[in-house]
Amino acid sequence: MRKAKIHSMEELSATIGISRPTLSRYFQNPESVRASTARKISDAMETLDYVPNFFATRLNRKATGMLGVVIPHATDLFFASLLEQIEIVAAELGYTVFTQSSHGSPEMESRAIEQLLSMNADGVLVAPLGGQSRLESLDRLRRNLPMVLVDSAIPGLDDVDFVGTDNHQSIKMIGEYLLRTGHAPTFLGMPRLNANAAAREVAYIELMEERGLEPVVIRGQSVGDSWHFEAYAHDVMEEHFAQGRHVSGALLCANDRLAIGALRAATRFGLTGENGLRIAGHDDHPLSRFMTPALTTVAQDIPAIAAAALRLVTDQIKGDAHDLPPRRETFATRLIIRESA
Amino acid sequence: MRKAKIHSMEELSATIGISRPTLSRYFQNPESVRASTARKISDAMETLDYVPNFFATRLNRKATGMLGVVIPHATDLFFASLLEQIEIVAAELGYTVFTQSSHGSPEMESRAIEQLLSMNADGVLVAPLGGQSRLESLDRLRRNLPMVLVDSAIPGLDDVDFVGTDNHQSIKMIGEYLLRTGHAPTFLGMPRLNANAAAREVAYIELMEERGLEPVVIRGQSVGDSWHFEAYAHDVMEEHFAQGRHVSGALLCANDRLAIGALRAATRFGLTGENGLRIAGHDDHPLSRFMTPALTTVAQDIPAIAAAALRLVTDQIKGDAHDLPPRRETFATRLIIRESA
DNA sequence: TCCTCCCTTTTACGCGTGTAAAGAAATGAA
DNA sequence: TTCATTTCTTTACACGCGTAAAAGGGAGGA
Repeated sequence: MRKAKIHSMEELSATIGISRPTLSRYFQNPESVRASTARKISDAMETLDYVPNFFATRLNRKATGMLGVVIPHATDLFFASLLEQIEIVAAELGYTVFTQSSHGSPEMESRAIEQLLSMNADGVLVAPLGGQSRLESLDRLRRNLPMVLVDSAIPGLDDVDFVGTDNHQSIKMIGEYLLRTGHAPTFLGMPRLNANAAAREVAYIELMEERGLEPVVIRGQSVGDSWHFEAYAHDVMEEHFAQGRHVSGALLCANDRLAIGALRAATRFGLTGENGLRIAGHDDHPLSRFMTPALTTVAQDIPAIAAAALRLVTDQIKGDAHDLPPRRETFATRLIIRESA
Repeated sequence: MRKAKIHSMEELSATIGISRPTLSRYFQNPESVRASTARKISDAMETLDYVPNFFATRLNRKATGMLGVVIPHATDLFFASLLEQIEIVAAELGYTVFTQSSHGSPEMESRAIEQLLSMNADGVLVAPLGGQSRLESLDRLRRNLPMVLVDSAIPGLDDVDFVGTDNHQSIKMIGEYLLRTGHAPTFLGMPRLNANAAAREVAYIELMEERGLEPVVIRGQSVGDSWHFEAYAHDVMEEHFAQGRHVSGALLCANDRLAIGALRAATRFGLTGENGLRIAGHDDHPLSRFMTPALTTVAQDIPAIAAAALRLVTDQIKGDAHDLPPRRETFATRLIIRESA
């Protein structure tokens, strides 16, 4: 049962009596050799323990078959879900994806970008940290590899393809829903401002002004560069609630993780009952439907975003034309009415 | 501002007038060349756009400096948190980590393992799917690379280092807490049986029998190989509650994601008030404290697990002795009493 | 000024595989 | 059996860099 270990294709060639170039072709595509030969090889492989060296195979190819993905945080289920979709589509296209998480740190993000550059990935999908991202790193990446920004655009880096959600549409949709059902929402923004944070806040303000209403934006102390959205929202809202502010009407949160934190605070203050404070989120976090009350929110079209992102990179890869005008694809969200608002 | 692009070290050598071997040494360790030379190189690099090719650098080295990590699901916050810790520690040790998610599928898990084998990673950390994992794949990996199983052991693959949580301790601790505070818990198990699922159930049964109590285990219809624990638990419990079963006393869930689903079902049936059904989980999921009621649970020591896993692989890597007896490190959990039980 | 020591350059080979070109062998049909 | 065609083998070079050995150069001390 213990198979003999073979370390190189050369060695394999010697032991099974088939020339190395033929083996090379076989491993790239078994059908590129005669059926009888392919059989002979695969039979021999049953007895032997050999895998072509990944590095060596990519070294002398025009394309490495690798796709880099950078996300800000692996522990945010939105990005984890996005990554999952990307990996699935990429696998179908035959790409090996190399994922790097920035862990919320600009240094790590830059390191990740260096990694992908040095690996000569065929293309890169970047969900950037946002405002804290180092522009030079991203710009360098853009100049050297096919690249697509996902989820959040970067002000100042405009000539890059972008795929994300139409924040204007989504905020307007849920905002109008809240208005329609009786309340002008207050807005709870994200602690750190990436492009989405800004865009959603702007969309909210525009909606309110359009209706001749006074926009009210809650912005708490940004505790360091914390990605602990739930805790942030909880603490911010707890302070407000304790002072009797924002205890009724509707609260529109920039994302579900904030909403979950806010919901918790509201519940503790007994604010979420019938005719109580209404809370809405954004993103349709996987756990939102399990909250009490279940969270009303808007769902981003993650599969569509992932598919589009891959379509755009592969276009760049095939076209090899870096001088195309930058494309921008945004997707509409779906309103999900549950109990919280 | 647009830097000239250099494609190889050879080319770099020609343009800045420093020999390639010296450059090679510089990039591996800038202090291995004379200070004046290092300065000369780094000055030149300011103007040029060059990164050593990752594949080429690893090709002719004894160690690749890569660590492979396989997790069952990137969208499970427990594994995402574990991965985060692993990446942080690995980065400190100078390893480049290559993460692959199995997406809950044995085929993907095997593919991931093939990838890591072909990349000749220095070592691999595997959080296996569990019962569905292909033993041949894992066994092949074990024979060829330093490897450590994390989180869940694999029956039939005993001669491998393992790092995880002491399920016996954790279940006993939270079970005794429930008993001490007045209720003999019913147990809600995971739908798919990996080693943890089995171990926790066994621990529960042992605890109950120890006390002379009748163990009651709820096991629902395993809907395919669903990793949607919350939905599974919700549906299973909803059916029970609708029939008036398990509506009081205490429910001990095999993990927090199940508990979240159960909690939701219980709340909808109005079971979670004062003197109502008590629900406890396992793992201290990041959102557990934000549930209503906040979830009582036990916290796994994720940083300790990550650190231990890396210690064990690096030991194997350094020692290069595959014939050490397998080591097994389990960590105790911490009881976290909140509102739900 | 000369010599020693240290760092650098030169030269060369190796890592494991891709790939091209030319000749040899095997296949299939007539 | 013969020929045309496909497929394989042989040979060679390439990818980008690690690394060893020998020779060259510069700085510092006497």
